[in-house]
This record gives sequence, C-alpha cells and structure tokens, in this order.
Amino acid sequence: MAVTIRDVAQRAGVGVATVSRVLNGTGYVKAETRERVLEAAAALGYVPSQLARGLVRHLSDTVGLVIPDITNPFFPLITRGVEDAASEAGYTVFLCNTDNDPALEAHDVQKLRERRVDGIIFVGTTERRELVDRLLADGVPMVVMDRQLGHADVDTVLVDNRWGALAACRHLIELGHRRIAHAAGHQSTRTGQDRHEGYREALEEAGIAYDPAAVVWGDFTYESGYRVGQVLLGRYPRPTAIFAGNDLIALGVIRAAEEAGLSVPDDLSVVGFDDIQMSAVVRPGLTTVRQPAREMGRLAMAMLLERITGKVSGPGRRHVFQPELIVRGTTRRREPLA
Amino acid sequence: MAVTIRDVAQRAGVGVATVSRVLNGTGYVKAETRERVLEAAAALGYVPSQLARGLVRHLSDTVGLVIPDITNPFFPLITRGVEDAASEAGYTVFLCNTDNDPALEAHDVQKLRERRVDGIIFVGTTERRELVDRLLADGVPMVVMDRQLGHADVDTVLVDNRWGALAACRHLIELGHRRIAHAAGHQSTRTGQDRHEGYREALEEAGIAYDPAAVVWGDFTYESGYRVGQVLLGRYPRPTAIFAGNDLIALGVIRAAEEAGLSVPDDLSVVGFDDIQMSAVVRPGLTTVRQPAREMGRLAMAMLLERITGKVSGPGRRHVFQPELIVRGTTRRREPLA
DNA sequence: TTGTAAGCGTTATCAA
DNA sequence: TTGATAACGCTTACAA
Repeated sequence: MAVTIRDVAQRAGVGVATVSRVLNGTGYVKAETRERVLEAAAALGYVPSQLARGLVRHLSDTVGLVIPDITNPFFPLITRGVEDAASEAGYTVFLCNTDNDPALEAHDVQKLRERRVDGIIFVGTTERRELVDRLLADGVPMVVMDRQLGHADVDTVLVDNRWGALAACRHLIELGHRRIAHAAGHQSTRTGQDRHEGYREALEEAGIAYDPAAVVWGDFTYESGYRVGQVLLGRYPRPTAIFAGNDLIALGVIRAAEEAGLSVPDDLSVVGFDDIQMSAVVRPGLTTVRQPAREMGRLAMAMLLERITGKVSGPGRRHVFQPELIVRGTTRRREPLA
Repeated sequence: MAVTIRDVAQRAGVGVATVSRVLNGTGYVKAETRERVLEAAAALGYVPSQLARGLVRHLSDTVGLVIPDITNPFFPLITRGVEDAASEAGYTVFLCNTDNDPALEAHDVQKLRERRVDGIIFVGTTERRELVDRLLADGVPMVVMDRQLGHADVDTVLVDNRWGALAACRHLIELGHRRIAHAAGHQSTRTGQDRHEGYREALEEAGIAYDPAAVVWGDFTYESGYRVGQVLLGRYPRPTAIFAGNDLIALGVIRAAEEAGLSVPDDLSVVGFDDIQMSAVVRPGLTTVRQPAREMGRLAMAMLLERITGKVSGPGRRHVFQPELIVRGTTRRREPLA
C-alpha cells in the first residue's frame, strides 16, 4: 500500500509524468520507456490510487445505486443489470438500502455525494422529489428507476405500471371475474399508485363499480400480502380474484387463501407483478406481469453514463418498458354461478 | 460541487484548519466560532470530499463486498447484513459480482484496491487462495465468507456445511431412506465439497455404501438442479431421496421429479440447504438446513471493522455458525417395500 | 518524448 | 483556540 507513482518513476528512471502517461495510455511514450515503466510497476506491485486520481480528475469512476431493499427479489435483478453495465464501463458501484425510509434515502445520497460518485441511480419514494431536484440542480448526473418521481425533469426508466395492471385485470375480467380485489403495494410509491390506477381503469372500462373497500394497501412484501389477503378474503361477498401489487404480495395472498381453505385457482384467481424467479417455481405457477428488471438496470446505467460523459444533456428522458402478461396457473375462468 | 473547505473558511472568516476541526469534531473550537462555521457550511451547501479526506487519512471508510451473484437468493441476505453493519459504522460498500469466475474475482479485487477500500469481504472460489494470500501479505484487512479458502490464515465466517449436510442426510436415513442421491453444487467451491463430505459421512455412519454414481455435480442454480435431477431420477434403481447442494438445486430437482410424474414427498424426499425465502413459500415447504445469512453478513462486517480499526490483530479467526435443520413438507418416511 | 511543478480538497503539525 | 503550511498520490500544463 505504500508504493506510489514516485517509486515507480524512480525505479524506472523516469519522471512521474511519464509513468502516468504509460499507465493511462495518454500522450507519446517511447516503446522502450514504456517497457521499463511497466516492468517497474509490476516489480513493485504498484496499485494506483483512484482516490488521488479522482481528486484531480474530478471523476471517481464510481456510481451509487440506491434501492429500498436488496432482500426483495426484484432488486437483485436490477442491481445485477446496473453492475454489469457499470463494470463493463470501468465503474464500480456503491450499494445502499433505504427500506423506503425518506430519512435514510437522504442520508445515503449525502454519503454518496461526499464519496464523489459520478452519478446516482435512484429507486426512491415519491416524497423524495426535492431530494432529486436538489441533486439535479447541483449537477449530479442521475437516473430514477422503477418509480416515477413527481414530474421531476430527470432521466427515468421504468415499466408502464398502469398498463401492466390494466392488462392483468383485463385478463381477470375476460376470465369472467367481477369481484376483483386489489392487494396493493406501498401507498406512498408512485409504483403502487400507478398499479392501483390500472386496476381501477380496468374495472371502469368493464363497467364494474370501483369499490374502495376492495383495495387494501400494505407494502411490497410477502408478509404484507399474507395479512392483506386475510383481510380481503374475510370480506363478504368474497372476491373471486385478486390483483396483487407485486409477486411477493400475490404469494402471500395465496398463502392466506390456502389457510382459509380456498383453492387457487379454483376458488380464487391471483395475478402478481414483476415475475420474479419464485413465480415460475411455485406450483401452480403465478400468473403475473413481467418486468425486464435486469435490462432495466442495464439501461439505467447506460443512460447514466451518457450523462456522465456529457454525450447527452438537456431535459430528462424517459424510457418506458412495456411489461408482458405471463399467464400461468393461478388464474382460471370463473364459472358463472348456476 | 465546486464549494470547498476554503470557501467555507473564507465565508466564516476563519482558517481551513478550523473548519476541518468543527466538521470533524476534533480539537477545541470556541462555541461561537463553531456556529459561524456550521452556518457558512450550510449556507454554501458544502459537501466535504471523502476523496481528498481519504487521500490524507489513508482511510476511505469504504469496503468491498465480492460475491458470485446477487441474483442468487442467498446473497442478498448476506449483502444486507454486511450493508447494515457497514452503514451503521459510517462505511459505504462497493458491490462486485464475479459469477465464480477466478479472472473476474481477481479483476474486482484489483479495482477495489485501487479504490483504496479499507477492507474486503470475499466470497470466492477455492482457486483464489493466492489472491487472498496476496491481499493478506499486503496488509489489506479482509474476511472470507461462506466458503473456506484452503487453510489461508484469514478471518472466516461460515456455517458448518459438513455438519449441516450430515444432519440433513441423517434425517433422511431416520426416515428410512437408503438410496439417497446427492445433487451437488459447484465442485470447485469448498462449500460444495464440504456438503458432499457430510453426505458421504452420513451414509457411512449408517452403513450405507457410498455410490459415486449417486452424486452428480452442477452449480448452485435452479436450472442446474433441474438437469441434475433429471439425470439422478433416470438412474436405476431410482433414489428414494435426494440431498441437494442448496435450496435452488432442491427446487430444480423437485421440478424434474414432477415432470417425471413423481410426487414429492410421496415418491421422493428432497432436502435443500440455505433456507431462502422461496423454501418457505413453495408447497410443500422445502425441508432444508437453515443458514443465518443475514447475521453472517453482519458478523463478517463486524470482524472486518475490528481488523480495520486495529482492535484485533494476529492470526485469522474463524466463526462457524451452527446450521439448523428445518423440517417441512418435502421429506417423508419411506415405507418399507412390502 | 520526457521532466518539473502546480494544483485537486483535506488533515495534521507547529507556531502563535 | 486558531491559522499557516506541508503533505497525501496523481494528472496535466508548460518547458525542455
């Protein structure tokens, strides 16, 4: 840890600038000199300091990824996509978990700024609008992922949540369901709101009255789905189908149904959102709306890079992925009551 | 991004050293002066540079976490544990995915060293012994997690894989199974080897001959489990139970069994390893060996911190967690053939 | 082609 | 209590 560019220069019998040049491939260097430098560096086990480098370059080649919880199966996919694109471009990523806590979000972002990340990919709560605005105002490149933040003028990559929910509920309606409940996600996230919106829209276009009592909010976890499922299934008349805010919730709902002695899909149809691995593994397979999470992560990082390098500037761009309805085994035709 | 400690000093009408003192809480500063500095910093929106700070302190307050794949449900838990402990201590973590590729492992570690992380938590392949040795020799604090690396003299936190496998197989044996196959993990990981060892040991102590044909290696994925399951179930005589290298593999095996028209646990008992969330969600619930992944992550970070701060020095320590057999629905008594 | 030296933004030493 | 000032390790004009 003690060997610096100076040591390398000395050992190679050249100036530090020359060492810098060969190591960075900038400027002309005689082949023979280059050899000597490389040899010296190798012999000394020289590890250049990106700290020092970053200080002068005003670039750290690092980015920050701020997500709610890596433990929620949806985020590892996004994270992997981001990481893949980042490391291909020579960047390293800082990971921060916020649990959707606005205070933690602010804290993490602050830390990242102190670390002088070149950009931030942010999956945050709706409340964080000012946070993002400030970042933007301060010229920190960033892209907001998965959730839309107000009308902030930022690069955003997400899926059409409203449309996805709409497709999911239409599917249910086509199957003959009328009493469709919604086990909703986190109410303070735009994602949760948009999916709820799609649900509502589907009912409307089918001429089904929207019943506020048929939607129960929670958060995006399995446990929440279980609790909300219990509530919903205790209602009378009982819903014949439930559209869940995401797959974890859907799985929790199914668990609650089972415990209530209900069979899915015979007594209850369930649709999720995301298409995490678990959804394809459980039996029956979960009907859901697929989100290309990994590609979304890649794209977000690619867009961030364009901002960092200045290849792109100007108003925020939006890339909206079209989700895809994946019909598996948890949905089934509702036989008309005799 | 342009405001520096100098600007703050000027605005507060003090020297930079004073600003540094109040911001870091080091040394004496008159209350009134402190106020002025704080005000100036706030007014200017000053964000101290950890790059510059790290350069002089020779500490970056960052750590690197190197894992195979965040997409494998076991690692988010570990990652979260590490992150929790890290952020509590004021550290930020760099995340690297290696896909168990030795070349990538080396590359990522190099990157982390350049970034001057204060320490590294490493989940790598057995082959990387030299890599770890070099790190140690260079005085980079580190702890190896989940997998044991040779007899390298490093802090290590893992679970007793041999014992866990032993417990799993004993369970199967107690249930009356004799033809027990092993859908093994990645052969080049110590983890995979140890679990295989426990499997073998259980058979031996029960007086069951170890049959090399009954163990098939793959990697720690669902797909691998599916493929290996097909192979194993095609054997004659067919095994009545399969011990899988981890939960994902177990789930893949179960899928293969289903497709072969076999019922789990009636025709085949299956036990996994890890106890990821999915294992509790699927029906029937997967019998498995629980690993306290999140706590392991926390502990690893805590141990790393002790090295970084110099609170602990000397030979590598090992913390071996005792795994716990969780019996759920995929294992069942083997009725003696009539 | 290559070397010298001036920063980059902080901390820490030494006086005052 | 506080202020200069010398590092920290590297990049980049500017000269040579």
